[in-house]
Amino acid sequence: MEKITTIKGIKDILPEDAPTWNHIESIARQVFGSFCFREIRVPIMEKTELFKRSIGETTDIVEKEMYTFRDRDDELLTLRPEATASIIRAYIEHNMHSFDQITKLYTMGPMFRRERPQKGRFRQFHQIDVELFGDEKPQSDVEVIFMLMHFLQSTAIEELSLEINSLGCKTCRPVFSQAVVNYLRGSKNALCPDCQRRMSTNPLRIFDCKVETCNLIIAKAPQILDYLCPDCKEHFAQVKSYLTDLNVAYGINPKMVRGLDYYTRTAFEVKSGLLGAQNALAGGGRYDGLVHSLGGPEVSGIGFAVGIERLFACLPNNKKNIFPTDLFIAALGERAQKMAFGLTNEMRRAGISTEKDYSDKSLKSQMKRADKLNTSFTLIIGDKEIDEKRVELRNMNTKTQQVLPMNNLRDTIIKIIKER
RNA sequence: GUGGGUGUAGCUCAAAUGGUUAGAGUGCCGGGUUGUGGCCCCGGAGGCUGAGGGUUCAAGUCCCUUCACUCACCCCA
Repeated sequence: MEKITTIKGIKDILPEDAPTWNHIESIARQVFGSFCFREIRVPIMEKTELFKRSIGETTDIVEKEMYTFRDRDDELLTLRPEATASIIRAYIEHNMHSFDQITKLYTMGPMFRRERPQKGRFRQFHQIDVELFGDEKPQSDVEVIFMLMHFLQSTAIEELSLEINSLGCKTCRPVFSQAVVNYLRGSKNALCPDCQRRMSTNPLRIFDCKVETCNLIIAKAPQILDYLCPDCKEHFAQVKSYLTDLNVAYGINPKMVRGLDYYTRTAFEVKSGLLGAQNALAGGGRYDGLVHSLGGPEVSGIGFAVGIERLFACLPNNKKNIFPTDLFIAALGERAQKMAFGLTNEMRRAGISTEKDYSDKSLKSQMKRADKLNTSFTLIIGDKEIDEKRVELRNMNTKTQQVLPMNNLRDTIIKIIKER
């Protein structure tokens, strides 16, 4: 029979890794909670229209990376490629702005993009996503960035670098964009084919092209930071100032342009040298017109997403987790098996993690298995012990054994294990 | 969608110029101890060499096709 495998670019999270995932997620909940963000759980499927309107019709994500299908009633549905759109939809749908001017939300879960997989990039991947609505002050940019850095540091990852930029707003960005196109027009033929195409689709993308000749040309191009309008310039200056006040180290990357259409003003990325080509493990920015354009009130927003797989890859010792087991019950003989089966399940009901072997193997085999399961104690029950109304409890770490009376055995063992 | 790399045991990898029955380590199972784990020793199971075709007396090895994985481009977390 041919084996059925996972879909390309989609991976299992194995038992040895699941505890680390849980750990990352619980740190996120704890950190975000202390910044007064609240968890929301949104569906992984939405109407296709939502993503088209938020992310942008002409972005790569919408044009060629979405998992879209026609439902039985002909409605077009899409597996979410990111979470921001869903959160905004929920924010609008449930009129959250009417409860408080400021709404702070986070969510986490799988996202889907049909890309060619590579290191740090998958077709199903997981993000932790944070959004803050209703405040356009630079402090909210900094609150979100500070929280992100604090979260990442709390997971003990190292070699982080924060880069920030300002992308301007709807008044100053088009001016800049046009200036870049004007500058490049003369040397268009010297650009790589990709960049020639970008000149009409997304000229700002040329800034992070990796082809050397493009780099030389773009190096002397106008810089967004010189084109910011007075308001954007002031906003960016304050963001930098507050970051410095909070001792958040950052670099300014005037060439950082983010791929989703909706970003305005502050954009930021956290990179790690441990990741390979896909070196951004978190990214985000401000999106001041987006909520309104999705049918909501005129509120600004800012948020970020952390790639959990990428964060996981940066963790210092992501060694395999071996679960400890409290108790293994080794039984020898028919009467002992029967009694051990009952006792095993009684121990489990008392919250003691307990395992036993149902096949009638040698004591040596059962001990080996107990060892492999990283057991603290092994209880040995044979028919002999039943006759003598006493059992032996072995401490696997100290290699010492004690004899326990059969009556009230359950409570005796619980007491010993809890006192350990 | 485009390019490069790699496919041999559960896992990590060997097998000179094509040449007999494809090996090792590790893991797994069992034994050494008739009822005691890790260390040590011994034994065992486990492979259509990714798949299909071709060249040859002979293919894991050479050629073609295809698939999978992987890295990179594009793009993004």
